[in-house]
Amino acid sequence: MGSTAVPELPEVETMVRGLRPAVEGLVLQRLEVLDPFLLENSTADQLKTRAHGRVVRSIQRRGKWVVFACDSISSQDPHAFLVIQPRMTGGFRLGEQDPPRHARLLIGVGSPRSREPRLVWFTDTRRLGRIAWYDSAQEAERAFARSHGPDALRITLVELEHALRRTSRAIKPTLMDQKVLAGIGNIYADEILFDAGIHPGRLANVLRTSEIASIHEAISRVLNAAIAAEGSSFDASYRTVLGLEGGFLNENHLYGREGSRCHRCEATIEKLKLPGLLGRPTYWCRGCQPLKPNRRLKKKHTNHD
DNA sequence: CGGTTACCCTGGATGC
DNA sequence: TGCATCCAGGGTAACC
Repeated sequence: MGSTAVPELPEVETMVRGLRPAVEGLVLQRLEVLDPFLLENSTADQLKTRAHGRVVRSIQRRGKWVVFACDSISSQDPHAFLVIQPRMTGGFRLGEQDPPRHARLLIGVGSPRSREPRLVWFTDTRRLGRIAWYDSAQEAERAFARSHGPDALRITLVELEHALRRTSRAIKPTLMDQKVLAGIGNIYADEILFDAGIHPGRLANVLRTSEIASIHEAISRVLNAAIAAEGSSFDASYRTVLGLEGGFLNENHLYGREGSRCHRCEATIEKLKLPGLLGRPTYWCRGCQPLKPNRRLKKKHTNHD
């Protein structure tokens, strides 16, 4: 079935885990911008100059961002950060000498003595990805915080409940709002709400505390299961850094399964369009995710239907 | 300000 | 077979 697969939190985490053993501790010896269109806050020359000779101390995931935390060998210079946002169709490839299709950035890393750097390619079919450079941790942090809330795997129940109480949007677009919590996109939002037994169109601010707790648990359960499976590959657009497919497709209950039988009950998976999602599809199970009226919660009166 | 929508981009699928 | 249109959706900007 030919839809797209998108790097959400589990896919980005898989990328980061794949990059770490190949890149951490090595020196940036080569940096070639193959498509300047993706550069966010620097020119190709600036990026090259700033990055060259830096040591990649660690690779981190922040929401759906891939962050190369760099240092200089002398440690005189402050830390610096190369940030890559895969967005829709971005991904990394290791161990290839020739540029893969849609290669947008080439990162060559090596030990100080090695003459042939190891090549890391960033590919991005649709060119919606972004590449940025920040000269300090504060600068990088500020850029992230401007558009992101707590990480989806770190947010506490109290934080989540607080955020949901103050919006009148449906729960699904709220879970996808990176300012509310970072890392969830269209596919995992559906899986999480299915796992929690909550209809995606329920308004965030009418959910009961027990329902928010179910969602909070489902977030970790679904995302961690997807990470363990190395993400989802619905088609060729997402691969691990070694070009392998993620295995979560086998555990997917909803995406692209419109008209098929639910894995957990007798009902049929349905597809709908929800306001605030610009026509993006939402999948849900009528049996597992009951459609309750969006009545406002009263003080003592609970809204059982 | 909160909520909603247009747009960015490419390529595969679909329609006539 | 060819050409137009639709669709996918993360994120930002502009809108009401």
